[in-house]
Amino acid sequence: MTPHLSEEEWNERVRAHPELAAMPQSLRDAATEQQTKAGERLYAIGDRPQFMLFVTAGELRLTRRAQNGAEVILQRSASGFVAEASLETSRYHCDIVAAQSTRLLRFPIGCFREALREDAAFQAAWMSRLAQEVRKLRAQCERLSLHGAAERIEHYIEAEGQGGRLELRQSRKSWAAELGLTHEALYRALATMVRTGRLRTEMQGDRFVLFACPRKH
Amino acid sequence: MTPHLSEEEWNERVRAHPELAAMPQSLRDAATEQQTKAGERLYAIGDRPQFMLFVTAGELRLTRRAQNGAEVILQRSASGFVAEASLETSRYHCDIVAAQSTRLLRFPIGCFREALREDAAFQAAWMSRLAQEVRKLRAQCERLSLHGAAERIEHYIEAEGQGGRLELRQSRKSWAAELGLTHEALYRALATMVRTGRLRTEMQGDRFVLFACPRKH
DNA sequence: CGTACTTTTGAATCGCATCAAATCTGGTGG
DNA sequence: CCACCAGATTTGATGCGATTCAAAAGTACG
Repeated sequence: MTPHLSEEEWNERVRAHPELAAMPQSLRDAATEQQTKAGERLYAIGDRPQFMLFVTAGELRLTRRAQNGAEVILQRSASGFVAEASLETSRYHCDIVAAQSTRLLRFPIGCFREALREDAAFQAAWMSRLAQEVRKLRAQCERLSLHGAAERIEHYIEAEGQGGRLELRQSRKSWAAELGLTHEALYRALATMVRTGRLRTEMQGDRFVLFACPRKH
Repeated sequence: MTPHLSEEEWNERVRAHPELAAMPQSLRDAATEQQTKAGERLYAIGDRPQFMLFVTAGELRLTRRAQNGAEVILQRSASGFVAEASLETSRYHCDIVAAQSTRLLRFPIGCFREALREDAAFQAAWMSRLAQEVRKLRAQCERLSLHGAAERIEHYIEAEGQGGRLELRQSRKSWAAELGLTHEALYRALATMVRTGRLRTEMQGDRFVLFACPRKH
């Protein structure tokens, strides 16, 4: 279940995930691949991080539970690293669960730290990655500070979509959790926005697609 | 208003802000110091970042305005770097304003990037800094995902305080904004929590101090 | 002493959470 | 292929809690 990869397999992964191109050879050699089933919890809060995880297919999520039992999603990744900050900590602060059947690469933490020390290009790429995550999280905080479901929806489309168009890569139900809303509130807000012309929606294949309709300031 | 610092001034700053100790000499030589008045806006959204900013006294904030005009605070720093991600971007995504009269060090971005390339220790320290910011922002997202003012307050005390004790380093009004609440809602929630024994409060000097009272699960 | 700001309380309103239930969907196994 | 099931989507009714608007009292500062 966790074999090392052949040269050819690596080339395949790199084609699909260009971020891997900056990976030094030492790390490639140390990497193993893992396949998980939907719903599986890979690591729990308090576990000692042993690997840096890179999603190549499916989706991993960082989650925590509020005391009322509701699940909070702190990060979703369908392609790329998850739990970047675990490089620096001795324990996970979140659970790591597979939202779907997921394939991922695992890089031993020690090798990862060493590669960062040794390889300047890799280091630069990693810093960019962290900075990008910081920007993304700031946007998420800004969104959650908005009152009103419609405002959060529009903010999300602007931040995560392109030119007012957003292909939703998850169920509306789990999107609701990401927006800090109940799923009922989200469904109703979407319906209202469509009815009042603030939004257009469409199914493209099995993807739900949203178009923001520009409003006068 | 922006003189270079003497050896002695540097030693003073480093004593008060140990994070500066990891700073290579080249950056120290390139740094200038700036003093701003309360309320002053140093940079606006869209400006081209020219310096990395390090607060040594007072407080800087990263802010944005929601379309309803409400101010959203994305980062507060009374000691240390602000707007870390501006190292990677060609434009500011937030305004940078002084919450109080503030003193800060300014490091030219070009020198900063070069120092990261050249100095491994500095680079490691910077990556830790970014990872720490990621964790902090995730905590903030988790907090904002909570419904209920009391839950956010308790979460904040647990995350930012020590052993259930929190010294508030800002007015309750601006704390309310950080919690994603109106100031009225915060005042009322605090009053209710004190009345029902979930919280104890106290003024120590001019600092508002909070004590969470442990509840059974 | 006056001015600006924070803290505090009050009343009315509105939006979201909550609980409930029906419909629709995709996927599984018989 | 169809019956069935789990989960997502959708609609409804109700209540609570936060927002909003308003105003008074307290506090810091020049």
